[in-house]
Amino acid sequence: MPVARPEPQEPRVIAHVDMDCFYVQVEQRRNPALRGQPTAVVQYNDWKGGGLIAVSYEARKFGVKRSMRGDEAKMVCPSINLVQVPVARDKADLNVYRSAGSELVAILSTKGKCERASIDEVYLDLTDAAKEMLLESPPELLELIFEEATKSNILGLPSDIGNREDSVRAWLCRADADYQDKLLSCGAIIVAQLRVKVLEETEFTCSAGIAHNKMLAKLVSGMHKPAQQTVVPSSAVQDFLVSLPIKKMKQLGGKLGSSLQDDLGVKTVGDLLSFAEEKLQEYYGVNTGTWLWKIARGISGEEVEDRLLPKSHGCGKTFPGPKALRNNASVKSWLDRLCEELSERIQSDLNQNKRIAQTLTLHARASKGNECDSIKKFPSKSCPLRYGTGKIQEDAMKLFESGLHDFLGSQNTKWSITSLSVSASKIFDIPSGTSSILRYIKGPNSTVSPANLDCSLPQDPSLGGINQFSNSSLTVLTCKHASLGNKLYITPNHEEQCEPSSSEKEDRGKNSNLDKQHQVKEEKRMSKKLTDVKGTCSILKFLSQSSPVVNEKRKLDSLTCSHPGPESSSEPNKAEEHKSAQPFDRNKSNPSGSNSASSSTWMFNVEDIDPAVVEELPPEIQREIHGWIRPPKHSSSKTRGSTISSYFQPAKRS
DNA sequence: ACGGATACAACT
DNA sequence: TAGTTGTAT
Repeated sequence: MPVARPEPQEPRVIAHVDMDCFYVQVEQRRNPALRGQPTAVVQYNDWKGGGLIAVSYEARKFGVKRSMRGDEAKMVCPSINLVQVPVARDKADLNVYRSAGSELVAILSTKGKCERASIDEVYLDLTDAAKEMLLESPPELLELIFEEATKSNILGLPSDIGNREDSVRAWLCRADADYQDKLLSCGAIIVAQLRVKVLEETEFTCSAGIAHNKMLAKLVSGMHKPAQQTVVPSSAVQDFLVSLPIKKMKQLGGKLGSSLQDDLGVKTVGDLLSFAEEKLQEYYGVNTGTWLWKIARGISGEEVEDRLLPKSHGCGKTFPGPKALRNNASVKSWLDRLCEELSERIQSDLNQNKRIAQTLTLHARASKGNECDSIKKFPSKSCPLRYGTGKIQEDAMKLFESGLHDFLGSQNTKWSITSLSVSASKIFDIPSGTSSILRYIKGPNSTVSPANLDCSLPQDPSLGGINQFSNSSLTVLTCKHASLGNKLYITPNHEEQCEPSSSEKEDRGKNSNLDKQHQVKEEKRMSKKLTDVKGTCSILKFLSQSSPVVNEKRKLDSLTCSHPGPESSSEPNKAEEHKSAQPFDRNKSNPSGSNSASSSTWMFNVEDIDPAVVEELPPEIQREIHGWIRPPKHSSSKTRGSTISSYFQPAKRS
């Protein structure tokens, strides 16, 4: 399952920053009396004192562990403070921790590429920042090194001689270091500064690892905790890895790691070195084999993604033993609560981040009253996500019923649900030029509520998604999103001007490729055709002249919104008020947007665009329209060798 | 009566 | 694709 990535040959500086017992720190900030005390965060305390999900370092000294029960923790550490996770809608509510997590990201994303790896962890690619520092103020010339940096742990640095901080300082500044190490030194200093900043601005401490790739950075970020950082010079990698227990490696903490141990007798990463890449591939498949071979040598090409927000939202709850849900009504009532929370969360994601989730998925765990049967899994089900709490609840219940149907098959036995969860995924940024559409849909100062557009659940789930097409004159948004309707939004970028802008001319000049040039030229020609003079988009005419099929075209300005928003009831002239209060004005709603002037957006029903019409269009545009309707698939080359299942059954040697 | 609630990636 | 499985915290 893990896959090796091609690695850049240029040395990178990667950091992994990890909060120390994060939830505890959040609670300690809320209640400073807890600072320095043995403390743990528990969720639900009615059964055995609740389950621990974070433990302070003071409490760890007593042997308190994550995954212990509150009662057990009290046994080994009677003085422990147990703080409960907030509860909303009868379930754990992690929002305080989520927002604390975004505080960090906000600070940590200032020095380079930043990837939110979890609620309390980020990866940073500090290569550029480190290079810059090396040019402007190389540590070797610095008379004073940032103090926190001198507290770093440098892997492979002899720790028994003299003052530790002095030797770290010496390492960081040593003039005879190779280029890679110098970059790491700069990285260490930058990370130290960031960590201090985090502490100053959030009161949270964190630990970090600094290395040439993600794997190594992550591996050591937790090595010296709390509130410390560790650097991995490449010279230290081999020694560090040889003795490292295989299961400590990321991705090898589970079955794959066990298989390595039990089937191949690999106890440490060093033991892996004796296996040829081909051998590993025979056992675990091409991808995993190569990956294993590389990580044993400290090689990992995985890039730090530039992503500050989560890729999905989910919420769920377990119903252990006697709490299991045994009828539709109780499932519905829990599902409703879960969906309510999910709806709130995607709604605020939409409002704050202008992102839309496309897919709703339901997961459940179930068992049959008839326990003799093999433990069949409750299938997960998904469908296009429609915004609005009511819709989500409705759809989730349908998904559940469908799942239950599959689960039960023809049997008519009793069932019980031991866990339920709903999640929203396939989240897309709404292109900036489109924000005005949402602006229109929502009333002034109200929350966005595309849910109020009346649409039924589309039957074909493959038609889900939002795509943007943009050339110099048009921005097109296809929205096959159920809640927004299957729509095509077309916004001329600049209506007056059909001549290429100066920057575009420049681009064209640089373009040596004849094909490209032709393409651009063609595009300009079409721009003229598609964009007309008096503020009307002639693609409308164009399409409607070609075929009468396009019947749902309306200029958004004059669109009367029959359901303006959740706050306004269905008084008929509310829509008019709304309209005049909030005219569709791109400049107002999107001042920093790339689009100029007084563009207006036109809306089509995607399904109303007849394929025959599309065929009449010039090939360039045709291709693009096909792209709108169904985005071009990035062909994923299937490279599957022997199968993963080989590690469930020890591979047979030939 | 499973550590619970989330999240992510790769595979089929 | 949708659904499954594994992994991590």
